[in-house]
Amino acid sequence: MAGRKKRAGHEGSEDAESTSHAAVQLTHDDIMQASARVDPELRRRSELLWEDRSTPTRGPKRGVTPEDAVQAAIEIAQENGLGAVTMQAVSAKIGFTTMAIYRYFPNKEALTDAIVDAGMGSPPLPAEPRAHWRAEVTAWAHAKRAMMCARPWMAELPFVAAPHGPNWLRWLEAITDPFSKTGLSAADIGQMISIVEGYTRGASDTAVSLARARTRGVSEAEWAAAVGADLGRAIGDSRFPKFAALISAPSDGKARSMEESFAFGLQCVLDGIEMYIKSNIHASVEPI
Amino acid sequence: MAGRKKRAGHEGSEDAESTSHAAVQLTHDDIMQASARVDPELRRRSELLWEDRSTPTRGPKRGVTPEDAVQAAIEIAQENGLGAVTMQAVSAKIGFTTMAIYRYFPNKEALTDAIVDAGMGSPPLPAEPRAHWRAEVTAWAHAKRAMMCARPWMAELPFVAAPHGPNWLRWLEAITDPFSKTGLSAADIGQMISIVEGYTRGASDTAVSLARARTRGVSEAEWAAAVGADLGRAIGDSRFPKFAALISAPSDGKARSMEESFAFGLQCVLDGIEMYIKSNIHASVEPI
DNA sequence: TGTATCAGTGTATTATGTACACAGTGAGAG
DNA sequence: CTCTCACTGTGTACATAATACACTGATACA
Repeated sequence: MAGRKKRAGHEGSEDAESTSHAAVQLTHDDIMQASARVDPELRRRSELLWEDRSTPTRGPKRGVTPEDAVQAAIEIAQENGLGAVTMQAVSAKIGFTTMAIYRYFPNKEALTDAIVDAGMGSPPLPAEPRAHWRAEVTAWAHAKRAMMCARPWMAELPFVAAPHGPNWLRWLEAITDPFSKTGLSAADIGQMISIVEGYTRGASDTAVSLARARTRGVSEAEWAAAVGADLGRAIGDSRFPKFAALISAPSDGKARSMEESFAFGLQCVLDGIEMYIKSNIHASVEPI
Repeated sequence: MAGRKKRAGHEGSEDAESTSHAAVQLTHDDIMQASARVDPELRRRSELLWEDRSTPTRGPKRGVTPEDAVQAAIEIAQENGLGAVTMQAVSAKIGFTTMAIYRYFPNKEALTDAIVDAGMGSPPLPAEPRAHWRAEVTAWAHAKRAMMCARPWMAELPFVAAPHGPNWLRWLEAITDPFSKTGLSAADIGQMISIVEGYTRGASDTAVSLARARTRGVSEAEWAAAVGADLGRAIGDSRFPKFAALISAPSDGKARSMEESFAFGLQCVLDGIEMYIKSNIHASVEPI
């Protein structure tokens, strides 16, 4: 925004260009101002995430870059889970004493936000030439699932914990793109995105549980049988007859792998979306 | 563990009836044994959650019940968020000094597991006479969303954090029931449940963000405009053209409320599921 | 009636986030 | 060319929170 030369500075003194709008088409500033009213804390975290992290000219050179610190934190999370990511551990990993990390991130929350966005990486580039929206969305969902599975510590964070950083927006851009070819309205596209995201996140978390179990040496079949360990309590309990039957049912010959399950569920979800798109095709809502 | 007479008792000394099985149909013990191999820690937490919490006969009477403690913790979470639920705060709320809470729960994790299950409550009873599966699943999803929205602190926990307690199983039973009328295989039903759950959870979390903002005095329209505060950064950034267009698009006259959005998205999801059910109807998979 | 068992208390320890002041560094101002 | 001050990493200190442990007192049952 206005005077962001280096290190941020987002409020005040930039109303000039935004107040001239008729307020139907929202501008960046409209939204940023609304968001400050909505949740100032989230906004501050967002700012930190988008700040220019380039080193100032004065003073001693930094021993490492902020990206190094983020990388160190991610490695710790990768090896020992999110719980092992302490300020001391990260500082130690980059070769400093505890407090040094605060020269890179003002608090732990900022560091966590940063590793989430960095860990997410960029979505894979869509194939050229562009495929049907459905193929692209399918590819996106599989890519996101793969990303989440490769970073199991992400599942340890609450769903809505982090603000959206550049990488997260890249992922959003990547799924908005195919949907914007469908002729749906903006509101509808937003809805479809949240459906696909929700499904993908849920399925990824399940897969992460499996992966966690895997590292302790059980087969996928065993895990599938245990259905998340504690669900088995339903069996023999008269309060849960249907669910007990569900998890104790003999698997038919065509049992699916986790990957196949994901693909299958995604098909269902996209079938529903496609059905809406087709029914909507003559609805004359202006596409974005 | 073996001789746990009151306080639960799910493992040893009951192999007699289970080992006689041909191991195709899974028994409770099969699954509990598998689950111990899969994730001993989760199993221990699950045990704590299912333990009989009745007071032992010897010694002084307890000042409060474990349920009182759980209730106190839930009230704290309700008022000040999950972060305010500390062992000291809960102990103080029930009128004890810090350490007393450990007479009720061995550690904080156990307390958290307990408030999650207790906070979930029982799902509403299905209407009699039983409706079409789709109507029941729709009712279930709305009920679950309402429950999550009424307990915003639940969204502060990771998706897969807690083991499944009695109430959670009640919810699962309640959604398994309608699906088991569809003629789908057990594996398919499990898939459909996770689709509906994932969608509901995701949508609920979004709604919770809104509710949180609401308490700070912004209108739904404002929040909708801000789309989660930081997303607005996409606008004006050439890397995110489609997404920027999406969130800055003028809302057509028929803007949906959050509630309507949820219902609409659910329709899409259920359309996809229904399509599969119909295509599957002659597939001769034995229903459970 | 004695005693093992259990409830709540008080104190101490540990882990972790973070405030603050200090010493050294080096680019730019004079 | 040197002085200055923004900035870096360090060391110390403190607050919060989980939780171990030992103690006092209560009470059902042998």
